[in-house]
Amino acid sequence: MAHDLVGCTLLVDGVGGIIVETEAYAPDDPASHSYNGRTERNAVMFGPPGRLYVYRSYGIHWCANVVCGAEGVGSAVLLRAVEPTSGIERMRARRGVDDARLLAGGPGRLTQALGITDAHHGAELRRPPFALSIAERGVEVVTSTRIGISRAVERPWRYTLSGSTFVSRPRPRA
DNA sequence: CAGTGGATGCTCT
DNA sequence: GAGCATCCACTGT
Repeated sequence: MAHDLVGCTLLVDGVGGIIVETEAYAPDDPASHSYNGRTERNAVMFGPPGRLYVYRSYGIHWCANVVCGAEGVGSAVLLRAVEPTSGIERMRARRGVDDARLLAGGPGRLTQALGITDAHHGAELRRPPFALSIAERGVEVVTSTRIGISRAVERPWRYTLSGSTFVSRPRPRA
């Protein structure tokens, strides 16, 4: 799912663009919020797929995941970067910056640019205000290690659109 | 560029 | 009470 979401277009109330970076988080994955089982915070991860799991990061930002896998499994895909294509001025206003690469490059920036908050926690992506459209065929995806985690750092579960300058960090850190 | 540290809230031990 | 799936401003090259 993390691989296949790269190249898809995600809009929230008409604002968004092409998903260029994702990360996978699995049930047997020490870096995953679901690793230690179901809690109040992560319950949505264990629910039906296609919903949004939103959590607060470092006390400041919102991060958004697409719940995937069968109900009860507890896996999700973190949305890490979007290449802006629609509602760019709206994103600039929300973010307070001009540079398109800084509008939604990074999980915290992405939610701010698209207006995703805990109000969307548990929301179904197939219903308004969300619109998720399938990627064109032939999308080239690059795999690397995940960013900003301290456990299971070696798992190559970061997926980026090949050659994109809109990813949160152009080069994976060694 | 690369590296550092502060802001900040909440979850889980 | 530790530890974050982060971002920004600031420093020094």
